[in-house]
Amino acid sequence: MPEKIPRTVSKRLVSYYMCLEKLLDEGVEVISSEELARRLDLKASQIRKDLSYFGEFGRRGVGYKVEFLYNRIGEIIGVQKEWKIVLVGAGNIGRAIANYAAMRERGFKILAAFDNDPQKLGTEIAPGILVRDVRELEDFVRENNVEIGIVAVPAEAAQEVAERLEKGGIVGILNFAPVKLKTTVPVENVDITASLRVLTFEIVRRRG
Amino acid sequence: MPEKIPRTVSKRLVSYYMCLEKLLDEGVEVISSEELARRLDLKASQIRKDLSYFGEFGRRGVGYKVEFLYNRIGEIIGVQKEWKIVLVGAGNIGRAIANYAAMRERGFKILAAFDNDPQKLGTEIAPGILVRDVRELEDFVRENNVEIGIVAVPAEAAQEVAERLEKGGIVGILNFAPVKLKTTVPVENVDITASLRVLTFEIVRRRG
DNA sequence: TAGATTGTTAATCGATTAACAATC
DNA sequence: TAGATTGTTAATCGATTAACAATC
Repeated sequence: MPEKIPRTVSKRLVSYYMCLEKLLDEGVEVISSEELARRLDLKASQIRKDLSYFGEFGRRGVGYKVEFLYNRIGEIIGVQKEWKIVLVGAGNIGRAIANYAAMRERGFKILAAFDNDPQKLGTEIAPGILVRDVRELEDFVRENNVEIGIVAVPAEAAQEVAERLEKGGIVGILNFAPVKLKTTVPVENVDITASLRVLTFEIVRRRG
Repeated sequence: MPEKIPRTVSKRLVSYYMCLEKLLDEGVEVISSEELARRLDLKASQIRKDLSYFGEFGRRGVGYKVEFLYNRIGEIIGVQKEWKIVLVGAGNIGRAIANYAAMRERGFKILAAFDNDPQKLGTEIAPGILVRDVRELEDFVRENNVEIGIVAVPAEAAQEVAERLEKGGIVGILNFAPVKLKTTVPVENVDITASLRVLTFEIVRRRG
């Protein structure tokens, strides 16, 4: 794998993977970069360039075998294994994530949820997902070799949670709190309010 | 306002706005591009360049008055007014969004929720937010001058919902379904599974 | 073989950054 | 005035796209 892959390429690679998943589902067996580009609203040459970072996956004059490309990209982006996850924050967003079936189906397994609200401790936030005391977080992560932490706590608490996760040995964080976390591990941010603001900005701009 | 603003600039402008909100809260009155850059992990010259698309907001030798800049950026990105919203999909994600206080506090007002599950019709998904029949969606949007639709339905249903919203006269969509919507209005996507995949890709890459 | 489509190079385009004159 | 920091230009960097030889 090449040293540096532009973040834009990472994101597109994931979108290729998801599109191929759909194509596989539709029973499509072979696809050209042109057709894939049409589906994803990209340029065919961009797809071919992106893929060329990682190898040669197609056949000239023919295209790409959907299943083959799907599996290769899956290997590249690290899809093969089950990822062990803890969820921190058993509020509305936490509950929604815990009950999100699509995640489990794709190998993202939430082992436990954590919160500091005594009322919630011991309850099930989703089938099979118990709410534990956030004070146990670090130990739980370490003992269970948890890899990913999902941060769904209020902004004020997020940095501290991230630090506990890191101490426990987590290797990546998905962050729903509207703060920039300072960590050594990679963080992906999902910020609904920010997305809404980007949307409304686009709306007012189009209005002129 | 300039014709074309790169999407990267839009997103940063929103992040400036949110950072200034925090600074205002902290009681900071004046800030330099250097200090702002430090907080947002950017280059100071990038912030100054971004702002220069829209005007001159600072004072040489001094910096930016936080409140003034906050208000100016607010005007630019369209923060002043209340945005009328409908939520389509009263499942886990829909419920989480409906109960997300931070949205209401920032002028994003959800007028109603829509679903096709007869069991849910007439119930309150959140205080004051009633679940209506999705068949009423188009009329409701038109009659109430709803501006934004939040799509929180399964992937298969998302495109049809988007079309109904457009017919009703919506001007922007926030989409949680993992599909690329074909619309004439702007769409912002929030895709949790995709974010997780980008994260795990980054993790496997760092592992070497 | 003729037609199609890849993989890759080189050209283009756009975004970031450094540098500095303007000026508070 | 001296020091600080903006606004803006020009240089750099990186990403996208077109073009085409390779080849199925």
